[in-house]
Amino acid sequence: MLQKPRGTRDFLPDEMERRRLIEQRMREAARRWGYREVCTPDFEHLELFTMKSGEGIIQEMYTFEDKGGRQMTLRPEVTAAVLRMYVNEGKVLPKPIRWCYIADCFRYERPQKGRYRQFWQFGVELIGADTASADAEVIMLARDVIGSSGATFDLRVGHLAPMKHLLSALSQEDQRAIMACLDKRDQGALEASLDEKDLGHLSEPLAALSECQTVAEVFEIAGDVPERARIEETFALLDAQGIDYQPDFGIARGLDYYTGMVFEGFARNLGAENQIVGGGAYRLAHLFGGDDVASCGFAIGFDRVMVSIGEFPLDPGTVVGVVSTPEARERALEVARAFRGAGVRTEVNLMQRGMGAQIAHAAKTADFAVVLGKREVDAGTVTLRDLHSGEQRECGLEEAIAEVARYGDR
RNA sequence: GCCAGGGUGGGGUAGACGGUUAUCCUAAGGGACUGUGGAUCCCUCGACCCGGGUUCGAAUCUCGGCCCUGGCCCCA
Repeated sequence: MLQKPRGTRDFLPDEMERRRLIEQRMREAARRWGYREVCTPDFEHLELFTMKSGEGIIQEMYTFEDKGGRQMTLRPEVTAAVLRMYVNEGKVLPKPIRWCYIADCFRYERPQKGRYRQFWQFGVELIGADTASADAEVIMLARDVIGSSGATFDLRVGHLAPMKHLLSALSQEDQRAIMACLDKRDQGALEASLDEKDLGHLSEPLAALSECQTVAEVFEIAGDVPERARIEETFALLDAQGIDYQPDFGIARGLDYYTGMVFEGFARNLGAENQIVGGGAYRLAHLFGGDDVASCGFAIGFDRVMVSIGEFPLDPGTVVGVVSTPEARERALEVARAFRGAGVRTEVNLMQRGMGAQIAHAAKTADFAVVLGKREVDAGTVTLRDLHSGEQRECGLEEAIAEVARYGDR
């Protein structure tokens, strides 16, 4: 038997309906903030992602050579593509640009709980607004979007400047190594790395920075960094709106392109892979030949949100099953068309079943049976049977449709 | 790439000291029932993940692979 590729999933109708419902709620949440949906190609030039994240990620991607000999890859994330799109065709749009997307991404990694080789991300990019208000908007929007799904999570907000300030005397390479340890919260590796570079004196302030409970404490440790006003303003905006978050200046995100504010969100009921959102302020457009525009965004792990909220009941809507004798088959199609025209989900019999078997089947899958036989065809009527109560009556088609519609409004 | 535990009809399972035709539930299709219900009864369909080895004989023992679950690494 042929199996689906490792780390991929099939979605049956029930699950697909749940996913579409949650997607729609997320889109709607973003729309209310003015974020409009965009779509980029499923595959891109490999270069787009190596320019952003380095050559090392090639082994984690689904890369291939196309028939023209071009090095291509299935997208491992969406931000780079959206910024490429901005450079290609978004430059002249009025700023700020507010875009959102939901897209599947591909990474060649070992699957585990909440991690698949094909997975979906819902994200936003806010381009061209380099302000505390922009930082705060993106964080509040992330809350709104995830909240719309019903998932709960812990939000942590930080800023890279204080940490970078502490590490300012170090080379880029050393900074990167230290921040990698901080990102992993690996105290042992951090100490070893600092000792090795004869930077033991940084151990205590770096640890203290990660422990800060308030923004004020941050500057006692890191000093009066130039970004101080911006940071204070961002956090003040969040506080004023009553946003529930934890300051965390130990977030390093291990990323080269984040420039300022960074944030992460974690679900409590997932396994080892419990981060459901990550984002921050960054600059990428200049890498792709555009202006050095400030941007801010986030990406939500849609599949993790779905795992986190679990199964929930669906409303299938009212279903009508049309039951007919062979001589009423054509009338059955007319009647079904009329119900569908009124917006009702209507299924006709396709099997060679007797009336009893048809009704038995309808009783399992529908709310109403519309029974059509010689009698109804001759009289120009339908028999409408309520499959929940067992009551039935013969009436005109329009009357039957009206009753079914009323049931849907109950 | 690494570690642990798994893999028996569509779903859930029994069988494991190697030995008849692999158990049961459920779902699905048909019939009893050619104008009316989910019940009942009957019938049908349908599985030992793949490949090598040991053996007279393997679902069972063994080796390798694939896949699943969780964890490590990684996480743009």
